[in-house]
Amino acid sequence: MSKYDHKKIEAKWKKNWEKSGIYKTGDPSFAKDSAGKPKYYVLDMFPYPSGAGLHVGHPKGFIATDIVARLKMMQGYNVLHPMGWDAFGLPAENYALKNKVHPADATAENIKVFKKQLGLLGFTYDWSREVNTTDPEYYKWTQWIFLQLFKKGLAFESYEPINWCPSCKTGLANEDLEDGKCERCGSVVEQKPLRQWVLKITDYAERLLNDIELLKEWPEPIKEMQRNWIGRKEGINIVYQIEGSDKKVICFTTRPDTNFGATFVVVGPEHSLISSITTSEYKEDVEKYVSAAKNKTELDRIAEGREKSGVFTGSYCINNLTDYKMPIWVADYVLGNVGTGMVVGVPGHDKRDFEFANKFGIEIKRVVVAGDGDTSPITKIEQVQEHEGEMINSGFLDGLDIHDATRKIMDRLEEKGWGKRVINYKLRDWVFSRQRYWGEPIPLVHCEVCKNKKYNYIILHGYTGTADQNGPGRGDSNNWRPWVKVKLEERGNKVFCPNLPNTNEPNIDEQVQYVIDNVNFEIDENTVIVGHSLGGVVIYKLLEKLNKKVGKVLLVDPVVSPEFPDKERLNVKKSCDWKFNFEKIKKLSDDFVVLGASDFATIFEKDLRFVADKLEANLVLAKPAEGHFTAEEEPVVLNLLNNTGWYPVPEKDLPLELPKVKNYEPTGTGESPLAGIDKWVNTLCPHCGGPAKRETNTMPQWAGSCWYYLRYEDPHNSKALVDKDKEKYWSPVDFYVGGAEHATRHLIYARFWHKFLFDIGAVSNIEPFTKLQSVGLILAEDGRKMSKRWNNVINPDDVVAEFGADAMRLYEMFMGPFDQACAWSTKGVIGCRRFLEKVWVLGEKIKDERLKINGDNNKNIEILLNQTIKKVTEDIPAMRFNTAIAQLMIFANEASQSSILNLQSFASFLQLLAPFAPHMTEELWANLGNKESIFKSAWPKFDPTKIQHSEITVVVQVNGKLRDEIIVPVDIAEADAKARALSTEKIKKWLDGKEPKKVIYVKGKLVSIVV
RNA sequence: GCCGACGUGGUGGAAUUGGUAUACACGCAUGCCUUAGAAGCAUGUUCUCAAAAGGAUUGAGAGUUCGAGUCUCUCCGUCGGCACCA
Repeated sequence: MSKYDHKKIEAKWKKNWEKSGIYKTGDPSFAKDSAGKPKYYVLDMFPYPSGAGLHVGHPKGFIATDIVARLKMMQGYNVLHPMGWDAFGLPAENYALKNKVHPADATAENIKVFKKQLGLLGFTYDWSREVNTTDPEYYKWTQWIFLQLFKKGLAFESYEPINWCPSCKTGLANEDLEDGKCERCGSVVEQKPLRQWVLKITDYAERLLNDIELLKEWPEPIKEMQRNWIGRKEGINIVYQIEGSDKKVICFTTRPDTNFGATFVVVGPEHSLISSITTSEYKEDVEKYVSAAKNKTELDRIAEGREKSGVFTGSYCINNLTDYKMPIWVADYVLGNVGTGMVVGVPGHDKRDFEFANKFGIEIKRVVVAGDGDTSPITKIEQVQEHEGEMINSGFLDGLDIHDATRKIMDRLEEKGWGKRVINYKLRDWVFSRQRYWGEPIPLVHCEVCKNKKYNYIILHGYTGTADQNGPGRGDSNNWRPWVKVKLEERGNKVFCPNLPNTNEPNIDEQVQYVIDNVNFEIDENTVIVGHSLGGVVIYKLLEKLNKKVGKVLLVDPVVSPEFPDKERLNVKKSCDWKFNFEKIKKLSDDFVVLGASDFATIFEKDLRFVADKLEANLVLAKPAEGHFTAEEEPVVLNLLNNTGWYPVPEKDLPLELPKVKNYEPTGTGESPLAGIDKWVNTLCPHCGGPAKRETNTMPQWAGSCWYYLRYEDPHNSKALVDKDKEKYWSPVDFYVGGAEHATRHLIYARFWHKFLFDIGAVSNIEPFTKLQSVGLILAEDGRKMSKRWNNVINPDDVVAEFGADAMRLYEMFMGPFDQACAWSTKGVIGCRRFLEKVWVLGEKIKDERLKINGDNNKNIEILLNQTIKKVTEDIPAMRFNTAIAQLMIFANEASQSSILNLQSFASFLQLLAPFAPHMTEELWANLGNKESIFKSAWPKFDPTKIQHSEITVVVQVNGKLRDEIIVPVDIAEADAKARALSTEKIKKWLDGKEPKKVIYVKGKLVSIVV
């Protein structure tokens, strides 16, 4: 009898699998054996190849996906199970700096180590599909996606103060913080004004939130974390006029119901309004307070706790509901980036406001009475009622429940023009630049000449409607046009912004002629034409008629056909013949942009797509400040006209490679180290061809991981980030396994990019990951996190060497519930090793006479096998590996003690164990005489008629306590079961001659007797 | 403060829709084997009472039920997330 030699067996089968290529994934288009098979895409969160190598915690998720992949293979699926490297970013760069190696070399070395370590565990990865985020052929497409975002106005330059880590010397996103500290190095972050690129993830906030509903197979806690992170709040912006001034204070609140109790207003110290409302008497105090607040770090604020501070500005504003004169204060408990940066103080019903008012002697009013009926004045913080009650002292709200009151007062405030309902999010836009070396270069070029070039603008309005159709005083000529005109003129541009004739009953030809007759400059390639709504039609006709090339055309929610989703517009229908020569128009500018309202409330989506398609325009969908872009200020419109001087690197020049340089130390100046490489920075403007400079910031670590799962589907495509047919076949990812710590970063970012890619037609689903599973941490044997610092790290290489990869795989799955944290136990590994040896011995006994008998199984074994097939088949996809393994152990224990074991039963058992312990089962499978891999065999099926014994034990309870057991046939009738239960000696004793009041029979389980 | 998850032997943990609590594994104990140790095998192992019979037991307490680890309420504790978020 030979011994179980894991080293020999594992080496043999690794080599064998590699040679036969059984884990190569077939693509549907060219792989013969994958045709007709259903696909299954199972994915791990790809690792960050750090310098420390893998510890035993890392592979836990990988083992799980490998087990699922092997099960699915055996169940006849075409399985995609890839692996790759997320290798850009701070950790690699900091490691490189510390060890004085180039990050590119360090990364390559780390990947080599990781790959070797993973190789030991016998995974089914198809390494021909390996991706690496630092490979130019990969990040070419990361850059490409960035450029698409840029072209849609979703990537913009900002100078807002952001989180700055003084030790890592880079700006950080909100998601990169932990308790106000840099998540990487633990330094306290500062707020630093910095030029940076920002992605407008907030444009997707609503969809990211709503579509969580679609994620039926995601863990509830992860979804809840995402909901909280997005933080949607419905409320109202209430406008208060400042006394003796034309300035206003606008306060966001979710609790307007308490507004009769508002007695003051607080402005955050960052707010630009402060200087203009502070009276001379208080100027000095306010300035002192503001500058002190600006110098406070996050840590200072935490240290101060809830102790309130603040200064009075000298100004008052009027609460329209009560005519109360509310003093306006400045205080740092109001945050500049939340809501409107100003808060209306209701000290009776908000604890923070109470503390503030109490400290500074501001009046405290009670407007809500809670269940206790107490209507006395509020003098203590414990009396502050925040979340329930009924209105008092609140005029027309009196007697209402707070929720009804909220609705009623919102209606009233809007009706009176004193407020406007708004939705606010906690989610901030994604700060996307890092002032560091080791990241994807942002593929943009800045041209001062182009930036400073002046243009002549024509801004055309649409149909203003009649009083009965659009309401009095509301019309498209009354929108953002004057605001945009002023902004453009401030920059030295000429602007022609006419009120077109007959706007109620427009005639397009007449309006076109009006423009031609009245424009006070030459229309040429230096002209930018903007048209809103029906103004779009004026542009089509104007260009057709002029037949001259212009610089740029921006169509803002343009009319394309006389049909509208909301209502009929007869006068619009009559305004022209609706025949446009788009072929001709297309040639009259190289730069068409269609800006559409993403709710498609006024212009059909199909119309927008049609015109964008015809004109080869860049279609930008955005949420207007007011429906159909009719607000006085529409920043999106201005952004699209704003000439920032930034131009995308032409797609043919991608990838824009990161130059390999000797010196890549962060500068700490707010510039990236790339800024010092003149040869790289100086380039030509893609727009005018003159000298220009490259963007030198790089992308954050999370960029490459936003879309890597798509690249696995088609890893070597040089024409697109993924081939459409392959994407359609493989996407979405069926099963995604990774750590819960990614809930509010990678998983939000990836969902954001995926939705964007869907919008531009690059992918076919709106969500990337169908089913998500989080992995629980493996702690060290001492119960702490594994860390060099504690010297408690366990290296998988050692475990594999001593006990074998199969034992390690088995143990990690047996430790406990998969998503739960659990401490490592070497004793536990030994237990799993013993189990494998037991199976090995069974395999060896095959040579023994009794096992060669191909006759009937022992009946118990037969039933146990069927139960085991059922349990393992159900438990693996549900990630209940621990109970699946327990069941396999039960079977092995029973089989070891049985005198008869059918050969076929043992083979089935090996198949069930194979996903967990692939090497050993493959060896034993071959020993049985099989020529093909066990993973090419079909997964066993159980016989439902054979999972139950013919006789079962039914327990008998008297008054809920277990008193006896009876053995009965499985199909015993209820009356018989009851009769048998009542007639046993023990039960008779417990009944003591009394008549049972009630007898309950639960089929196959128990008889419960009530006395 | 708010939101979420969880609390079962000496340990990791099992337990369909409420239906035999403690499966499986570790550890421990005793025995076999061995010069000895290790490994292996066998038996036992929730607690309590010397044993049997019995009783108690799923963080604590109450409730619903013939029956609660599982459902409801209150409290305590642990972990995770968010946080002067208006």
